[in-house]
Amino acid sequence: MDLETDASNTRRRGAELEDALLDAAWSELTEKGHAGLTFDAVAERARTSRPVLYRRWPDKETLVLAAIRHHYDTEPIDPPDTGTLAGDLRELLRIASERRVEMAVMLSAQLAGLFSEAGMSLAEVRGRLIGQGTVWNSVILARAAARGEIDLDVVPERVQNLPFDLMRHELLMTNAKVSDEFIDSTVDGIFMPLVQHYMGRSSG
Amino acid sequence: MDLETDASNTRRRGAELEDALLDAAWSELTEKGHAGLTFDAVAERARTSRPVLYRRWPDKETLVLAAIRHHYDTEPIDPPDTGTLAGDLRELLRIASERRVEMAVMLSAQLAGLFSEAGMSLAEVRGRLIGQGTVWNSVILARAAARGEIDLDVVPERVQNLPFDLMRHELLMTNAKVSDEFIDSTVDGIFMPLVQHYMGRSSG
DNA sequence: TCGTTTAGATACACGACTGTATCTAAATCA
DNA sequence: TGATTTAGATACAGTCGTGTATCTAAACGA
Repeated sequence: MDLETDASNTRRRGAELEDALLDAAWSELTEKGHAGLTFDAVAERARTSRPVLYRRWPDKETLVLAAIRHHYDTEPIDPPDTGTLAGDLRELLRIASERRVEMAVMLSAQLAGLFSEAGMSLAEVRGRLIGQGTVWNSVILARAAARGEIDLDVVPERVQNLPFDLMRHELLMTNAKVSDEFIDSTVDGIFMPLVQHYMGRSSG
Repeated sequence: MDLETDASNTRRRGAELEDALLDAAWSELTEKGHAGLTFDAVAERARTSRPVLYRRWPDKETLVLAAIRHHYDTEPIDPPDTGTLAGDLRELLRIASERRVEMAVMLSAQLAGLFSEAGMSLAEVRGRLIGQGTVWNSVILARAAARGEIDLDVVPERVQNLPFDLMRHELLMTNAKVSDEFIDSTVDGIFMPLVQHYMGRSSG
């Protein structure tokens, strides 16, 4: 319905066109899901025709992967820096909540067999797409470690990832923005007590 | 390919036929996912024809919902009773891991818009289908409370559900059976420490 | 045993999407 | 400015699934 940006009537080419195509594909993905995405709809949304798409991506799978990659390149997430681990966590969880559609997109692609055909699990895809060494939560954890709030050698990795795992789970289950109570109880009621437990309760 | 049970050549009717149809639908769901399920394939798998299906379920949505419901009715889960909370938890997580396909089915249905069209989140559907008051984990928690291992008024609900939330998350992310290490670290490294924390460390 | 129900086979019209071919005209570059 | 590239429009054949109609014979009930 609402066509993408650029209402000019000049003919687009190269990178400009490709961006518009991938943006349109991403929008279709978030709105219709992987199963509901068609070359037809993407072309129409980008105000062009199917051949233009087929010249670049031979099938749905490559198009979807390109669209996901393009989205993450275009809209990077930068980790917050509030001064405390708990504060950073709360903020990061809030950001994740805002961008929850992305999770749904990945998941629907996963369940549609897109990744499993390539023998990849969602976790692996996530690692491939997002975590090129620099994952957001590792940034805020490293800062907290530098401040002496947490010892990353003592607190198990499972615990370090816990807030994000729980957030991801919540997003998948509720399909909606998470509440502040959820974020608070995750940080203050689950994560921090565990950190204290592993840090020997000395910092409390 | 492999047709369902009952290789007789008599013509099925009533409940017997309906069971076969829903079984076939469930199998298709687990193998092809919601998006990949067709009346055609279900009919063939049940060794019958499409009209037989259409006479009962007008569209894919009702068929899928009926198949899910039927599956849970036919294959109930009974909570383990090992004598300790940690033992029960480990066992229940193991069972959940075995039956992980069900989670994928629900999720793919969710993301295909089946439930969201009805305005329901996965959590609500899960509650509707599974938890008619008697949820498995509440059973083992209640037993543990009776033994004095845990005080359900003191340990927050979020924490009580934590092992299952984490298991569900793990299943969705990895698409595979979880490892024993995962189960152990969930129970011994996360859940039990939190229980101790909320129980005031008095039971340690 | 006869009548009613209904399973199962087959056929058909229809729609949505795919993937390619063909043509035009706009953008770009030498 | 003229040649080359390529966007965008259109058309078409082919596939797959839907939903319904029609017919037959099997199962069942009185």
